Amino acid sequence: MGDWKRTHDCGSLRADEDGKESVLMGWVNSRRDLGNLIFIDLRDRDGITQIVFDPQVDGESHERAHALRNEWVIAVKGTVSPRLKGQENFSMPTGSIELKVTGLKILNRTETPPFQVDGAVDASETLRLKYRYLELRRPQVFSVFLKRHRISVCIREFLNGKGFMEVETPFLTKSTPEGARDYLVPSRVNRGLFYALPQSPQLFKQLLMIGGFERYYQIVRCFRDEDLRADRQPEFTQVDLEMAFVNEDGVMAVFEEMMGKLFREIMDRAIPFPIKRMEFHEAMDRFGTDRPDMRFGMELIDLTDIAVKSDFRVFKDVIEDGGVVKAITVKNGGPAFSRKKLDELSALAVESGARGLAWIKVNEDGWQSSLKKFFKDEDKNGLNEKSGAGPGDLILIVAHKRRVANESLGVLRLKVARRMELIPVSAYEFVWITKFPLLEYDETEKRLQAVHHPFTAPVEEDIHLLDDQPEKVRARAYDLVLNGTEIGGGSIRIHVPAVQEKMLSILGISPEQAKVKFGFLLEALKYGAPPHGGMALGFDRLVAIMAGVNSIREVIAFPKTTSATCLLTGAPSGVDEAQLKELGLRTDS
RNA sequence: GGGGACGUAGUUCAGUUCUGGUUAGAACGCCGGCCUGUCACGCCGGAGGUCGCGAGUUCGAGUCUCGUCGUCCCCGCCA
Repeated sequence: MGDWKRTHDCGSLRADEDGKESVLMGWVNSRRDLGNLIFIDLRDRDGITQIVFDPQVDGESHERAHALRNEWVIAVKGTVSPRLKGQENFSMPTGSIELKVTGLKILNRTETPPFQVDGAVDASETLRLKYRYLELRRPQVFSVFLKRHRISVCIREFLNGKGFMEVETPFLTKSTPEGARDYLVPSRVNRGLFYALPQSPQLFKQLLMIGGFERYYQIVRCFRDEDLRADRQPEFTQVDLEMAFVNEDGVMAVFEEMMGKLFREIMDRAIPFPIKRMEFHEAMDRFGTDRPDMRFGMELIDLTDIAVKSDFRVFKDVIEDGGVVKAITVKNGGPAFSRKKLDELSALAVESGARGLAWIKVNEDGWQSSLKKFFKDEDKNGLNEKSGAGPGDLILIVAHKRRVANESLGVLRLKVARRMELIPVSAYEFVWITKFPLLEYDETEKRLQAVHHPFTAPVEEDIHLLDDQPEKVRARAYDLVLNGTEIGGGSIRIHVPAVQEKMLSILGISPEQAKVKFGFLLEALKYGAPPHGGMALGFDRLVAIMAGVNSIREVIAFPKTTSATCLLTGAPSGVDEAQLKELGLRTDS
């Protein structure tokens, strides 16, 4: 670079800077070598400026510019000039000017890149991840990370303004038995013992409340050793917060206001306030899921009272067993679903627990359906009416226990909506889901498990059910759902030691085990724990939705593959025998 | 742990099934030459292949079979 000093960014020059001396630095985005005239699109993170090498302006630079290639790093000195009339490029912000080069410094050359940074054909994700730094040069990719940054700044500003303070909590911490599989870190100083990387700072933030900090937050990495998905990475970022002396409304109000600010400032959109709330049971009944996508209708309809009047054995048996007959109505779905596509839906229903899928195509002249002969005409009309179905519509019906019928129709509802493109892509629909069950029975482990986590407080009026009907107890937990994605969740915590001990015993954790695993929390609760609660937001998921990308890999600078490897660094990798020995570890492979 | 899709020049793909058979093609990129207003510059020429890897069937395999590795999607799992 010598004594050259960059004076402008590549996206900033405009016609009113005519005649200015300027020094630009960046990467060669593309070149058009016409022989005597050489045009280079110079790119930095701010934008692209066309620079011109003209032998009549500077012969030496022009001569050397023939050698320039894509992705070389250069610095140019020159004069900002308006482009010739008719030669402006109105599709680029700097398209009315160009830089007439009077001096060129080549700062670095490059090997031929494995894929084109500015190319018509895109490379596979495998290659893009291996050379992630090249992909990060792409303006669209950079803009995602700029947006991520702005979102985190916005969140910090908001929480700081509300009296929250950021506190760091340990990464090398204690393994906890509940929840996801832990990433373990061996201790050299304490041979044979392990730290665990935190699945979330849950217990520490509760300790901070007991420590009297009252309002804590942290934008923090969390680690879970579970199988990956498009929206799951082994390490991911949460906006974690906790408040003392609040109830559900207190926590939810903070989050709603924060979401309002985020969408206003980053997306330039107003979101309706307050955000809708729906109890867990209502969500399951109406949408068949605890994270309903509210951008479209097609709600679940209960047809049990009509189905019971039919002669269809399957329906009657299910209803006698206490089950339900439920349906979704697909507007104009008749022509859209061929026999083959209906078979696919049926397979999907079976996969999600149903025993089968019944369907009715409502036509001008009546039903087209295998159920036709089982229903009286008046009941057919009644069913049509209750389903809101008219000619051309399709009714999909599942009969089963309430939970299974709901869940499989929930899956079908999404599938159908996607296939029929019923989901408005630029809509953002928030909903709170509240009062989740506190506990559920785990068939494989043959014991009760906490739905949220073992520190979630039960709804006061349900506490008396804890002993006899624990699965009926509702939790003071809430999830924030955006466009069918759970972007955050939290709860009011247990702050009374006796209740916490009771909870652990219901989970099948003996007092001795509890002392070993959670003793520090149980003890802390004894020393004046304030009522408290909080929430954690899946930051990567939120950014992905706000940036309009499909996978959280797109919003993480150096993400891992679905087999939890890093294609860039090659992690995880073997280590020296000496390192293992020092840690007292042996591997069996 | 289970199911599915994909793997062929540097890159993105075609060729692969029904039907194994001469020298594996295209586009973009790369290299060389020409070109004074380009912006997907244009024109001429050129190089570039362990058909993911391994075994099998066959006179002969990119193509068929089995195994294996990798990437992606889904189920389980993710308090």
